[in-house]
Amino acid sequence: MAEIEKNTCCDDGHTHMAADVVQRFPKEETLYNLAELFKVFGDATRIKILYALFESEMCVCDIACLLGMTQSAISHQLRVLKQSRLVKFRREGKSVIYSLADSHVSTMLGQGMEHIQE
Amino acid sequence: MAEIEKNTCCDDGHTHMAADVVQRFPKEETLYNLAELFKVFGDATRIKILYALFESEMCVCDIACLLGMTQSAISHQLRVLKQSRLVKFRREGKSVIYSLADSHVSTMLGQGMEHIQE
DNA sequence: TAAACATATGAACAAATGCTCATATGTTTA
DNA sequence: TAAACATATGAGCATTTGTTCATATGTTTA
Repeated sequence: MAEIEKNTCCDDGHTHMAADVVQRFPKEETLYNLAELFKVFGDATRIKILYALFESEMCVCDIACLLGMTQSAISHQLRVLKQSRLVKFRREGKSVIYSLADSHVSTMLGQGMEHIQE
Repeated sequence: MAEIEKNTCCDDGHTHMAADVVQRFPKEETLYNLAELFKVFGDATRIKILYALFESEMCVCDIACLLGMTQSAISHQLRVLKQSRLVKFRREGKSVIYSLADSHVSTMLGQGMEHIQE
C-alpha cells in the first residue's frame, strides 16, 4: 500500500478519494488471503467438484466418474480444496468420502450464481 | 459431464452417490461462467481495487496511487472487472470514475472475509 | 501375505495470466 | 491548435496453473 500524504501520481492535487480511505484499508495479507480463497473457486473443475459435493457427499472415484475426468486430476484438485478448508473428508474402507466443509461454501456459490444470472 | 448409467469407473458397482445427483447438476456452461466470475475475484490486485471502490468511488489515478501500482496495471485490471460487470464507470472531465456495480460484489467480498477469519 | 482396489503425489509440459513498456485515444487548457 | 493530462491497449515476457503419466501409499480381500 502506498503513502498518499502528498499526491504525487495526480500531482495537480486532485483526488476523488476521501482522506480516511487509506486508514481503514484492510491489511495487505488479509486481501492476499482473500484473493487466494477466490482463486480456489476460480476453476471450472473445482467449481464442479464443489457443486457435486453440495448435492451429496462422494468418494473421489464417484466425482471423477460424474465429471468425466481422471482420478488423478480430481485428487489434485481435492488437495487444493482441502488446503483452503472448503471440503472435509473421512476414510471409509478403501474410499475417502468428501463433503463440503461449512455453510460459507454454499453461500458463496449461491451469491456467485445470483450475479451471473441477471 | 459423464454418463454414469453403469458404473465403469468404480466397476464393482459401488457408489455413494444418489441417483438424481446427475440429473439436477447445473449445465456445463453455467458452471464455467461461475468459475470465470470467481477467477476475477481471485487476484490480489483486483481484490484491492474492489475493496478500494467499496470504500469510495475513485478515478484510475487514485486507485493506482492508493495501491502503489502503475496506471497501466490498474487500467488493465479495471478492464477485466468491467467485462465481468463488477464495476461501473463514468467520465468526469479528464478522469474516469469507477465504482462497484451492485450489491452482490460487496456481499461476496463479505462472505469471503468471513471464511478466512475463522 | 499377495493381489486388487482406492487415493495421493511428484515431475513435466502446455496454456493462461499479470505486469511492464511503448504508444494510442480522449479530454481539457493555454 | 498545441501541449499537458488521464486513461486504454497491444506486444512481450516471466510466472502460475491444471492436466497427464508414472508411481507411491494405504486398505481390503482371497
